[in-house]
Amino acid sequence: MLDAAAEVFAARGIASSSVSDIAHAAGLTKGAVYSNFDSKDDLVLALMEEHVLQRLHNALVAFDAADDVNDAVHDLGASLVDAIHADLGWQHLLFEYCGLARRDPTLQAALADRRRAGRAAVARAIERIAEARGVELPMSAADLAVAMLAISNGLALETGMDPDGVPDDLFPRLIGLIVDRRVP
Amino acid sequence: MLDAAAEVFAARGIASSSVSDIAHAAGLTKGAVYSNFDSKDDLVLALMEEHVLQRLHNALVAFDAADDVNDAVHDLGASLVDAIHADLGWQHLLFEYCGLARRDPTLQAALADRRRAGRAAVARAIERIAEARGVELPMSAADLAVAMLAISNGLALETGMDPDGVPDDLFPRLIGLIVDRRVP
DNA sequence: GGTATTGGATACTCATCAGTATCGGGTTGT
DNA sequence: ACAACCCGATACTGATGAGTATCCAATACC
Repeated sequence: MLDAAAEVFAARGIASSSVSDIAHAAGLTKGAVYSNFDSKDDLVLALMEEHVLQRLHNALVAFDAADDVNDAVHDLGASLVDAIHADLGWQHLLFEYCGLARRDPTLQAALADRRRAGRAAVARAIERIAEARGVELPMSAADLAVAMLAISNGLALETGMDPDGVPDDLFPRLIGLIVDRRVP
Repeated sequence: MLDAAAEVFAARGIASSSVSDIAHAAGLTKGAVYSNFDSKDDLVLALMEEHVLQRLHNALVAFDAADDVNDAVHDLGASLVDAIHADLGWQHLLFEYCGLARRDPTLQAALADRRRAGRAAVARAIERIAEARGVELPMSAADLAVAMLAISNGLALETGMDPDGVPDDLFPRLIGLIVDRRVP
């Protein structure tokens, strides 16, 4: 059900997907949706919650699983780039959700909380890498986490506007320039 | 009329603003809108076109007006940061528009064209700065332009999700790290 | 001064969609 | 085996909003 919702939302956007559409995509009807969720908003909330948790979990597991730290860095970069391209639909869902939250203080607060948690997780990962590698960071890990998320989202946005204008390797190159302070 | 539309759209979003709302914000009625525009989509298109041109124009004029190149760099950074904060509503309008374009090939193509033009303008500005200052760029001016736009948009997005999590000076610091290759 | 044109108002139509009320069939528990 | 219950289907309601048809008034033109 949530899977079907994710697909439909990604394809048509949250606002212009009807509850019936989602239900039929799952092979069911509206009644089924309303017997599982209080409202459309509730469905959207549940979906975002699930997807965000899943994503964070995947990223952190993949990160911890890598034996070598350089591998971890490489994998992290690669997985982010993959995410930008493969999961562009989801990324745009997040953008729309962000727009919705702007007009709803409750959503806004909830989103801010989750975002802070996500950023903190990324920041910890960065700190771990830096420590293991003995790299001196050019700014606080927290700010660097914000920067990395902002850059990946910003590139996804640019890719959405003009898919051919954004080179695949721009993200890792930028990260390299920011983090690696040696003169080229 | 377009001013009123911009305000309403920025406040409530494109999708959830009715044509009547916009008309009343301009002190008129729906009839007035439909005698000036073919459809709601047409109105939106006209608005975005106007706003984008205005913005690009302002940026380039401000840039050319600066006598000193360092001032230009400083001003450019400052104006971008200002834009992120003051004009956040407009920024989010762009995000929503980008989402709409994703489902409409015609819009998508038009947006891609305009975006390419905007990026090219930024790239030329960067080249001019670099040349005047004798700075060696760490990547092509075109890629750097994409990166700058992506970072400013990405930070605007993060600011929208959690206004307190994004330091004001993060943008210039990032640009500094990317462009300035001296060891600190 | 009289007629055509245009910008805007009013009052509709029509479609869509969130949400509700109610019914049935299958499952669970006793 | 029977009762309570729950999940999902069907068939509504009510509201909203894009777009249209028509009318009115002011301005422009002859």
